[in-house]
Amino acid sequence: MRRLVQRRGYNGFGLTELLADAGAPKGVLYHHFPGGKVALAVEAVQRSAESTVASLRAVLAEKRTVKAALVAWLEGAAERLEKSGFANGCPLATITLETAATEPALREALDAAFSQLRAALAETLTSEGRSRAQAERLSALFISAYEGALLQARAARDTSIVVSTLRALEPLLTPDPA
Amino acid sequence: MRRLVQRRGYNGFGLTELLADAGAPKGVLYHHFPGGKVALAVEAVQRSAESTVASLRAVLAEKRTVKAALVAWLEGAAERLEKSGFANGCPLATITLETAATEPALREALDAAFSQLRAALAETLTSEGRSRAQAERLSALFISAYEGALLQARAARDTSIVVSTLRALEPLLTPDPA
DNA sequence: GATTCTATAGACCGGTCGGTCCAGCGCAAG
DNA sequence: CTTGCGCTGGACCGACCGGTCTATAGAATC
Repeated sequence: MRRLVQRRGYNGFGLTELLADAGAPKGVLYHHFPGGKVALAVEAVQRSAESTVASLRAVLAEKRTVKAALVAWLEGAAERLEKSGFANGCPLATITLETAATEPALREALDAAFSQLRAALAETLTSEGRSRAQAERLSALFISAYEGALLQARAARDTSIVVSTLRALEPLLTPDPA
Repeated sequence: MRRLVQRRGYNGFGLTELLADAGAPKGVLYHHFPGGKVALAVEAVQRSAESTVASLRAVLAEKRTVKAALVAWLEGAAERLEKSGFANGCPLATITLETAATEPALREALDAAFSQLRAALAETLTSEGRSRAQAERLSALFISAYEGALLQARAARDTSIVVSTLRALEPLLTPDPA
């Protein structure tokens, strides 16, 4: 599921293909997910959000500074993208753009996902001494830059745009300035 | 075409619906676009890129500082998004995430589109006294932030994330600092 | 062992997909 | 007026879409 969405988007694959991959027949899916494809995607979004938040928290805990952590996190994402031949993008971003206007349940799950991501980052930023307002603004910027940079990298089949984005962002990530 | 992609993505609508909207039969489409849906989308991407670059250039020419121009540009995009009920997003971003891995011709057109956008911005940034390298980095960041912020705004059905992103970005947009 | 119920398997549904093809309309050349 | 042809209109194609439904396998209860 995750891989299919990453590569081709929510509307880019069919349930038949998904189930064939998983070796499961349709009856199973509609037994566990009476809501069909949308319900399945909601679950996938929640799982994806959890693992993304977890990986962000992990790198924030591992690195000494927020700046080092965020650089490592975004560079890691770019590296994984490149290693997949620029096929495996962020599933949250893709589903958002495809379905935000047509599937309210999915849109809400995506909103929650991005909120969690921003909140996790903002939390650490405040612990580094920033005001809550500043931490929230910077989190918004960083997550925006993260998604936008990876998006452009996919179009270009080149991660240098991610590196450029990160270099421009670095002055804001050092703890002492405004 | 543009509106359909903005709302539902490349895979979210069918040619039958598109042609019904336009009041044209299929024969016409395949006469003018033998490449089918992909060729049609390539053309749409090029048009969209042109008009986006033009709107960026216009606001850069109109405002006294780059900072004022970029704030106005992104806030304008957020306002249009909100006015459409958060339905009309950036078509370039959506098509990129859906098709970058599967449609090389489309991916190249999208790469060109983002490159033009970054180049137009970088050009003005150098004319404001920045080095070429700095201008390119800041362009990369701004376009990334632009796409990422609008994406999150669609998920949230709320433009405040765009405002936050912009506030965090402002220190980098004033001409004098590093 | 008989009964009950949940979970699985997959055939099947109408609808829509992107794409093809041909009949014929209408204009331009002679 | 006739001919030729570029363009248009839309029926039609096989494939696949998301979703439904029935038969039954298998575990749990008594």
